[in-house]
Amino acid sequence: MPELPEVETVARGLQKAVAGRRILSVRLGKTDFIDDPSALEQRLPGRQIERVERYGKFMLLRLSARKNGVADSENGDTQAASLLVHLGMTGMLALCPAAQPCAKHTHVWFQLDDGRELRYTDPRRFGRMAYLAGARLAEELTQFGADPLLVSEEEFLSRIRSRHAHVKALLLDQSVLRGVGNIYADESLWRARIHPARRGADLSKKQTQLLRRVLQDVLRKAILARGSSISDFLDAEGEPGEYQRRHRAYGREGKSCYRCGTPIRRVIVAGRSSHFCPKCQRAPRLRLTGKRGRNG
DNA sequence: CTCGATCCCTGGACGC
DNA sequence: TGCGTCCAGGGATCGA
Repeated sequence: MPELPEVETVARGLQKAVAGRRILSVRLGKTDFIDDPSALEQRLPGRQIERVERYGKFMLLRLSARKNGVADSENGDTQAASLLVHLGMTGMLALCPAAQPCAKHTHVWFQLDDGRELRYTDPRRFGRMAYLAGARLAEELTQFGADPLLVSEEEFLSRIRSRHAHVKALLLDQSVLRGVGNIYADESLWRARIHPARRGADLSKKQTQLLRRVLQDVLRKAILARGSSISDFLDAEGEPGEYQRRHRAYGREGKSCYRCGTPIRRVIVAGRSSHFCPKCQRAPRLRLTGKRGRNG
């Protein structure tokens, strides 16, 4: 499941492999995950992929202005434009020779000027693809929160401690931090010894500072390991990541906590499976609700 | 505004 | 063997 480290890994691989290549044509299969399919077919051919960047869980293929064909300023042909790609749960963007047989669930083919094809494959189609230019691109990007690797301590503290939502929900909220998903949320909470159902506003300053440090450390180490391959994540070269071997909480329900040996538990928080050590990560005190709770 | 619930989608695991 | 059921989860949407 591609989160920040996995998307970073794919983006770096594509930057090496396709930066400078020109898109000759686009072929589409199923298009229900594409914002405006005809924009891809009409606006991409003739453009060069100048570079590939990560933005949260998105990949941004930065495109040159159009060199051939009639420029159309209203559609961004003469200004900075990008193809946004979100891999969702099962998306994969990889380069292959044009003659190579297509994998199942391939939905987009980009023919490049060196005879290769960039193909998008996504069985569940939870991904997203959009061609955006100019102000619409800028507008799209501003709705996301801080990059967790770049966020200052001051900003992180204010983004977490001003909120009453569960800290797990805040970590997953892309308008708070862009790029964190379920795996790295659970991994960082385990390392910071914070229960996923704690409220952002109830965390101490020190706990929140620690959370930022371990989150950044986990993400950096996961990038070095080329991401986590749980079920089917493969990078742009078709290689799995290695970070799943270092998971301490995610996917370890019933197994011993690496710190204290207590079995790891799994509960649903913010609608997502949340793995934690019930001894190291103490549950928050029950809130008064007007009804008398069992704990009085 | 804030937050939780629901739904989308398919493959894989599991039970009978 | 084969069928049915459940589950995984990022994010859009809706309602409280």
